[in-house]
Amino acid sequence: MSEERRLAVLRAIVQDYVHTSEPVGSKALLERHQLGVSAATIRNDMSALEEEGLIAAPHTSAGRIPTDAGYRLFVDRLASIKPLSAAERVAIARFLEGAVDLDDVVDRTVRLLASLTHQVAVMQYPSLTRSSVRHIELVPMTARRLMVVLIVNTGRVEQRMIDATRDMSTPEGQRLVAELRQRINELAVDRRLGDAAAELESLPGRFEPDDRELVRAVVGSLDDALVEEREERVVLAGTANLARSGTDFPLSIGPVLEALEEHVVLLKLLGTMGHDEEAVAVRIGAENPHAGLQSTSVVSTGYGTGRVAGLGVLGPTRMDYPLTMASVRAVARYVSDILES
Amino acid sequence: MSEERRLAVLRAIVQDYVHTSEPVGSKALLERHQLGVSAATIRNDMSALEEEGLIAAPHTSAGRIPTDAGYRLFVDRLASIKPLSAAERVAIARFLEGAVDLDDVVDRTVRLLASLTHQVAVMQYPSLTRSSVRHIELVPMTARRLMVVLIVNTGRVEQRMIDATRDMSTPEGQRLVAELRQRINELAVDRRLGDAAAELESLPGRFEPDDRELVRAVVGSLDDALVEEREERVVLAGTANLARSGTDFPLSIGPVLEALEEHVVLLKLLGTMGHDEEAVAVRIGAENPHAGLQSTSVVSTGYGTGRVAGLGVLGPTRMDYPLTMASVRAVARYVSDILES
DNA sequence: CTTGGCACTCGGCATACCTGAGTGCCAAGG
DNA sequence: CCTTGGCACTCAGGTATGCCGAGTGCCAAG
Repeated sequence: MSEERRLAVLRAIVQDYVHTSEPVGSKALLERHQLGVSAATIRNDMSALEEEGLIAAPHTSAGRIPTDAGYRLFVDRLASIKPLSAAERVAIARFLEGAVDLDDVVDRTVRLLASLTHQVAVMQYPSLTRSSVRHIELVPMTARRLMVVLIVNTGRVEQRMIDATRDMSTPEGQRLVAELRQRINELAVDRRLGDAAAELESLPGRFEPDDRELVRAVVGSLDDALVEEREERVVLAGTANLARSGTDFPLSIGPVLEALEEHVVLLKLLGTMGHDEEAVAVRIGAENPHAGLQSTSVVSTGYGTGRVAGLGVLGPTRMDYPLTMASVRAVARYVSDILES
Repeated sequence: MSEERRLAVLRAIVQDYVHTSEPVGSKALLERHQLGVSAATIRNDMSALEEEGLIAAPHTSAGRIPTDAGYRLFVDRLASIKPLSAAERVAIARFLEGAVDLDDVVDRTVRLLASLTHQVAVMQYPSLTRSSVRHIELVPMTARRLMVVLIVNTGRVEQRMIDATRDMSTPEGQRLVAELRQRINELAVDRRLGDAAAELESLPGRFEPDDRELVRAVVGSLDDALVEEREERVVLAGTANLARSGTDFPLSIGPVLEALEEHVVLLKLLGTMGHDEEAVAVRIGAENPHAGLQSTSVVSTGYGTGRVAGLGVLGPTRMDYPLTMASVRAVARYVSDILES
């Protein structure tokens, strides 16, 4: 009973099951794969695999389906990421190059990934831990309302509205705003988001007591925006694909949809996948921390400079891992290219 | 066979069916409602209602369920929008007031509406047809890349990156950018989006031939942003609620999810609901233009100044219309208040 | 270790049957 | 003319039953 053949059997089971979504029996394997042994032998191997917890039978007289551990082993040792065809790659590049701004890049990316994999695509906005302040603009909206706009070097923009304690339509008011704008930019531009917040701390002290309240309000809202900006956002597409893969979810897709709506959950998910290297990370079924996602798998990778932001795909554990991994990797590469250009 | 009683029967059927989600028969009506007549009489009335196409029987020996037309009549003539309780209204106000910026207002609103109605909430970003340019900022990112930022008086911000044909790190380059910034703002600030775009047309001609290409690029991207900004965006929440109301969708929730993902569809939907007045508009089942939404109803209303943007709820035709309408109306009012303050 | 043979299991399908909710209709009563 | 009780009829859905076949496990021989 060679170890090698047993793994070949596991591979065959995974492939068949992914393909047909029905438990696969020894006979079916015999027909669809050239294993060179008889059904009885395969049965023995399957017994052993079941013993090891890699496959399981839904009930006595049925074929076997892979367990989470089975998929895990498949992904780690048996699957090769099949590269996409040239045509597919061209199509990806074409589609992503049409984007007009960052939002559009993100939007197109998730849609693309969803349609490539027929699953739910998830993408974090480019991470900003190492991003810096590009410019800060103060725009008086009315005499007593001021908009603070923070522009980050990655192209993201955050805005806040504040109620001013001073009338800014007067000449002194305008002068104050102008000075504040200049000072703020001197202190913050080109600094990392966290550092900028620290620098701004001292600012109110350098203004006349009468002006300090306004300055404090502005600095406060900037602080807020800087923090918000560090909290990443997430975008998704392809939720309809969940409905398509109907029977794949034991109970209902409800919990999954719920989890998807909690962007915090998704951020945490992507954040803990650990894709520091260039590799594609996979989390299978119960490996997943979130309760609602126990019967789903996540395939993700980092992208962008330093790969600090993540992007990936979420679907039933019964998914075509090689294909999904290839798609995720390819899309991540193209997006990285585009963002860095 | 009084017309009046027949409508009372219809009302009772709708209420019961919404409540139990099971076809309702004459006997059940007799028990749960004080109609003052016997089952046989109710049966006669139900016959008549079926004749009129207001209710239908899923099969011979089952009770009746309302048809789209039945719901329509119910909504138009039989339902009174029951106002929310004081406690509910306080909760709504509290929750919405915690918002820090426009994005947050929108986000909170949809979530709130989804959880109030247990359905899918949809909200258009405040419409900008009558909004105007507040400020335009040009930010050099590198020597040859310039970011154009458009700030609209509603608080929305749109940004575009352009590749400059001239080096902007030189003194002349900086001067050019500064002049361009000033000129653009002179022309565009306080104008409506459409008008601003028109004004900017003439700008390239007023610069030196050498500078025109850059000016044209900037104006072009602004044009783009102005148009984009007029195209509204849409945000939704509560898709998981679709899964909960399982049997309510004849086939699957797939098509519905698909439609929800096509934001263009949703915009069109909200756009064609015609909520000019302060009323709540309802579209029931097949009244709906989009194929994937034939078994859903949409309850929406306008909000904000002039009620040009819409917000609403989407769910199975079997929904609690009075409650939903009340929630939509109440939330719209609070959001309007907040946005106008 | 492999293989063919064989007994065994059990989910799923088809069939049959029964029950009860619900209807439609009718004839009698107000 | 409307209302009402009575009654026959229909039919979806649940339960009981039996059969079939895919699939397994085990064993003895190669």
